[in-house]
Amino acid sequence: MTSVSKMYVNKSFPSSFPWSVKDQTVLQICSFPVTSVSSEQNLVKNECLVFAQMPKRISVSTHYHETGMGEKGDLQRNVLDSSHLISIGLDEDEFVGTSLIDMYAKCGDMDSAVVLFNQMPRLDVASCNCLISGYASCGLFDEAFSFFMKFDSFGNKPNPYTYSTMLSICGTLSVIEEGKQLHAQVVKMQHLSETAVSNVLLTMYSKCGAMEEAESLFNRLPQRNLISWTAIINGLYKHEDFEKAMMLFCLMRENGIEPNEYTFTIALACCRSVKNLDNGRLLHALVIKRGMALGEFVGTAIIDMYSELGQMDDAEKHFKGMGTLASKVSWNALTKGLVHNEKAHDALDAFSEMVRKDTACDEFTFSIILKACASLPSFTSCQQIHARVVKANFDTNMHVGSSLIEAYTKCGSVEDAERVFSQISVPDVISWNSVIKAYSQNSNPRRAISLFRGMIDKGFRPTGSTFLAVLSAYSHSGKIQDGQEIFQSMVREFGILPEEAHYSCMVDLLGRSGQLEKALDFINNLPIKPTASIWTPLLAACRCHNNLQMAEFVAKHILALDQNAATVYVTLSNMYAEARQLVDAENQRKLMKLKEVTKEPGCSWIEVKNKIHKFFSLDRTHPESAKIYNKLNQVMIQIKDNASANANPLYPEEDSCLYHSEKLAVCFGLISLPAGKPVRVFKNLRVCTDCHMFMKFASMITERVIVLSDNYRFHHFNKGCCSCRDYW
DNA sequence: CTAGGGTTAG
Repeated sequence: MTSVSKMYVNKSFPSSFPWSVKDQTVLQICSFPVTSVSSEQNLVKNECLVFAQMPKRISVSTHYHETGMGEKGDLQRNVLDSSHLISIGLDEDEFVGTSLIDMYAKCGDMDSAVVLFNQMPRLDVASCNCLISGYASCGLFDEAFSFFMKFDSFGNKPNPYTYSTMLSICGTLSVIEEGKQLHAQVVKMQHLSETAVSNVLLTMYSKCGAMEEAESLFNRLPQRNLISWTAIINGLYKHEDFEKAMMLFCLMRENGIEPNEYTFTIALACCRSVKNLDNGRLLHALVIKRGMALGEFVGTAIIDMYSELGQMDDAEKHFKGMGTLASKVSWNALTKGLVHNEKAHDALDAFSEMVRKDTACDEFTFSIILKACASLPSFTSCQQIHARVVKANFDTNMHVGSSLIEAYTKCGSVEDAERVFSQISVPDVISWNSVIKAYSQNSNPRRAISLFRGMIDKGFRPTGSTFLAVLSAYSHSGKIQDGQEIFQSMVREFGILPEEAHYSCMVDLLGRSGQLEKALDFINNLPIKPTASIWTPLLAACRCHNNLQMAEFVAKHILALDQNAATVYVTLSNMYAEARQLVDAENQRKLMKLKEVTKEPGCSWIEVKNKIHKFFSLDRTHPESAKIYNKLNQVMIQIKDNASANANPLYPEEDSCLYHSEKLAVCFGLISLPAGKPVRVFKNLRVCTDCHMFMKFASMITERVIVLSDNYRFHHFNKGCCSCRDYW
């Protein structure tokens, strides 16, 4: 019960509580005069009543009133004092007693509920049902089952209410065998005509993944109401059968059943999932007409629908329209939309606004906002949010934990990532994947592999993503044999079907180590048609190992699949230039212009300078952006002045700055890496000793952590392998 | 007095 006390003090509700009370209502209830609070015990009991549902409160008080023990104006005060109820013997009233049992059960105090239950002079079905549903809402499912088994011993037969609760438990636990047995009993007892029972049967089957059963039951039902339709539509939605769900939604309306908020919420989610903006707008219009558009659930579903379909303006407009009706879920949906639509800074702003407005943050909030930190990436924001996470006791949550790991990984801080991992109370596969990826992407493939072993030892079943991280680790550590073995075992031992990304990882593994022919063989023998992203690592390998002939061959394949593959033109042009085939090199450049291929960002002197400027003026999270900008500017000028030795053989005049701006672009990549875009500069990065030193220097003056991305070859600091030779 | 359907995350 102390938890209820705490809850009361903090005025916030744990989401696990089985009913929802709006904050205003709570405040309203809490403001009732509580005069008889003397002992801790009373306080706790009073809280129980405060937190009980309104209707029940009224019904208890009504009984109280009807016995003539209180004046109408005094009702609230009386009802707040349950010990008083007991002292006047009302707890022996069958109905009041049952209400009290139910109240304690719903408050999570099963001990008190059981005590009261045992004190009841006469036990009817309802009291038993209250106890069962109490067990269910407290997650004590075994207790609920064993109580159900000895139902007879209390002289009662299970009624439709009992079956509803039991079936609901089966759905939650996803135990279909027990569910089917109960179904049989329900049929035998002729309770199927109770729509509440048949509805929970529908839900049970769909939660157990048995959609055929659910659908055929639905078709056979003698009576269907709105809830039956909603249950089946939701089942289809949850099983990603969106088209059918929408079809039933329409059918329902044709059958003259008017959807309510629940149904509209699911329908909107369906439109989002099938990316049908027209239907989404149609539904939006329908809910406006019915005055439901600003409701908590429907409103949030609308925000989510628009933001998922890239209509952030509509989403934000709707969010503003919701005003104070926006719940934390609405905030989360909006923030998620901003992050997904590459507006990470706006997302951070929204988050600050949310905090400023005192909206409670939950684990979803943190998960989402950490994604924004990761996409910038901004180490300072990361740390700030992390502090809030710890303060709000979410650092043990696996979702938040994994998000933190991802964010720290993007900021290059593996140490922080692993520290976060050790804090997660119950890590799951995805948490493991994240921490393995952290090491595999940040230059410690050995640690990644040992973590992978640890994960298997602990009995976790690796997923496709796990193998992606592990394969990449093997590729970077040059362990071809091990990599090939793990790829085999992924298929044979773990039965995971390799996807495109796995194949390109394998090509990278072989090609990177110089086994170009083997890599080509591998591609030619794939069970699927090779895609551009499977060919591309081979091109990078050709560049690295100076095989112009194969590069030309690979380039053809890539261009046939993706005409706009800028990397093909750039790589070929550079390779030709080095082979002193200047005409060919120039042709590649012309081709690129002709096809209007968008050049990769971060290339020329001006571009880099502008980008750095833009980044630092945007990154409001960095306390010393101006100072750093100036320092960087000085370095750039210095380099420009000293850089005549390494001219581009193709364009000796534009040369030195281009050459060194490439280095700066590299640095810039690790200084800022704005969402999605200049990461390319950084991808396929091969770093020579010079550049490595430069990167260290840049990271020092900017006081930022070095981010080593995907293809960073930390152990190959030979000049010949470096990206700084690519003159874009 | 007791039962049935909804939105957001790694």
